[in-house]
Amino acid sequence: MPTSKDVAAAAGVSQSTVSYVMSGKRPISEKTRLRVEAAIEQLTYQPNAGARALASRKSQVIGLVLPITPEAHLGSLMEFIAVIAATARRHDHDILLVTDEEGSQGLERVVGQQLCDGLILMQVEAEDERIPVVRKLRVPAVFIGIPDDSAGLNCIDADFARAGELCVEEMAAAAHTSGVIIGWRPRLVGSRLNYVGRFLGGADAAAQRLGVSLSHVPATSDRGSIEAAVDACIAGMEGKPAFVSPDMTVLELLPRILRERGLEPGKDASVIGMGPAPQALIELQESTVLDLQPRLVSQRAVEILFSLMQADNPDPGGLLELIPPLVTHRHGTAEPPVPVPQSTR
Amino acid sequence: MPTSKDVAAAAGVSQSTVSYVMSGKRPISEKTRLRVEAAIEQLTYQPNAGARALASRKSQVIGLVLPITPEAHLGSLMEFIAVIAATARRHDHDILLVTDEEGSQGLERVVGQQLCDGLILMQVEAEDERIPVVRKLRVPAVFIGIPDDSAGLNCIDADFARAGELCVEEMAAAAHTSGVIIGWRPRLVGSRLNYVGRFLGGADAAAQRLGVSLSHVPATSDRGSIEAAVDACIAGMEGKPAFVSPDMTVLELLPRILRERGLEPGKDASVIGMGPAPQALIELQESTVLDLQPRLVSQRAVEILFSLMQADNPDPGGLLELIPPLVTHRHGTAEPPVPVPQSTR
DNA sequence: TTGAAAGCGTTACCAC
DNA sequence: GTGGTAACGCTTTCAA
Repeated sequence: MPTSKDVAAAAGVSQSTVSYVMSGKRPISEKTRLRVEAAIEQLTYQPNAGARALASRKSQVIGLVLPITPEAHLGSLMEFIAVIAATARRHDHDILLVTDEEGSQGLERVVGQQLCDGLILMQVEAEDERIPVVRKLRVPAVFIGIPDDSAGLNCIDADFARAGELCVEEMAAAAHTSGVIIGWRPRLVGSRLNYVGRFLGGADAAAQRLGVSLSHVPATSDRGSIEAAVDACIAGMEGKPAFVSPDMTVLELLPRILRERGLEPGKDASVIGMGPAPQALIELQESTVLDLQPRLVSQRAVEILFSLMQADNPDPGGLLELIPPLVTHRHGTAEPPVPVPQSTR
Repeated sequence: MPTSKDVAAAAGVSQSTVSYVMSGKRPISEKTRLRVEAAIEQLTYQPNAGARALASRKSQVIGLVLPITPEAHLGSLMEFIAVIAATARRHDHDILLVTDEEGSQGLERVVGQQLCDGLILMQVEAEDERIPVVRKLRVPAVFIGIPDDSAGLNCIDADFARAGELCVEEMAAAAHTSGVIIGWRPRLVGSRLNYVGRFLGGADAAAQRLGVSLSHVPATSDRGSIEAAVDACIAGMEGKPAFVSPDMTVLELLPRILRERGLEPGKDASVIGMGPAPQALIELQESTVLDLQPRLVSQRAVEILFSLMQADNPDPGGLLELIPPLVTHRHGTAEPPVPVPQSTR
């Protein structure tokens, strides 16, 4: 493997000149720049990442912290990861995977070893054990998800309150006067993931405003529990039932569960919900679906992280950004997308 | 951040002793070892990854190369990634994500910059453009998927031929005398992913052996195309139809498509197939499903890579390993798992 | 506009 | 058993 020394020799310049040609951190005469670039090309030189990190104290790597919990919707996770990786590359950074297999020790490790310059944490919970760790580490970090105590942290997420509202609005627009919100998983009920609460809040407010009645029926992620919840709803409702869910897993199962009970979704019952995986939308044609815009959320997460990393400011105040969902697919109609991000605080 | 120099000072030893205590590469007296370990603990010392990589010429990182093609089943991909990351950590290595956004240039980059010591490539195609690149780079690499020309490469995959056989055997056991294999996507038809061909080969052989008739109907990943294929099958078949597919996307859609046509899967029609995402199995209760054992495949991939990296042998012959699938879920019965990996060549 | 040289924090060889 | 020290390949200050 050629080194910058080799390049310097080949171009007849000093090693520092090679470095400056690559970084552009100081003016170089056209003439020598061309010579150096030619040598680089010729030798197919690539700087050694370790040496560069050592000297510059920057690894050009960002750590992506994933919770591999059984209740995660893997397809959605992957969606985020892909966008994050692509965006990072566009900023000339790479992604190091940090699974929470090692728990928050993994965080201390990757930061302690200076393997990465910043962190993105996914699926952040209401009271996330990773939060005190990150606070202590004083490393640039962005949280995807809104913890209960987000003071001083940089958080971004889909706006679930707005999503709840939108779902109920869709419900009302489809002439339902009552509906049921169904489905989140057992470990989430204890407000572990507070997006559920945010969703309910928005939905309830809209229900009150629009004069529709709304009930909540919890379910776990296994099929039996969802079936039981559906049966309870059907029994207790009058008219065409409407099912609303903020949970991708529930949404994926709902249509077939309804069909098994002789209800044709979209005709005998409405299914309204939202999920972060656009790919899954093709499977939910009978439903009205909001796009949680995972691409936007993850892209912004990366961009916020970069602004933090550049500022190099130890404590930049904290930021809370909510991305409004989009009605992407409305059962039985052509879909009119209406983008517009927004941020607060 | 404390350095090994600080540790040395605190423990009253030389820096090299600290290094040797950490690596265990030379005998250290009990006494000094304890002192050094105490100092490490005390200062919460962690070695700097960049410096370590520079000096040892090993980054302790493995590059995971993902194809983010639209036709990938993201949930399955994620499944693999999680296992690979966990296994790598168990060997004291980290995972760097290499999306093929940059194409095979990304490979040249991560290897050239010496960001990683080895590569795992996922979703390897029959004629994969990454193969000549990896060959040239002469870096330890494991392919998940079997390319047409696998000579000298280290490949591992699920045994799709066996899977095809098993599916047909399941079909015959359910008293079908004819069935149809349905669904792979347009870009895959051109033998891009040859697992389809392997699956068909196995299925055909079994069909011949068991005296059942079998036809192939291609479909794309969009719902309309699968529906058309199903309709064609229903029209042309006599008796209870059996649908077999090696494609997770198709399997997920099949049950509801059948129901829309008044066929209750498992009763009026059989759905038999296999997919790499165990999570999805809960959604496929009406089907007979083989587990492609993504956990086993990815675990072995990592282990093979480590043996290559240790050998440090530039050209270790090549290896082809096929993991037999497992009948995990048989419609309407309790499932008797029958494990046993195997390898060839 | 360019070069020389001092680090950056490890590892590993050579002495003792 | 242990310590000194020369790499490792880059960045960046200081001089010119």
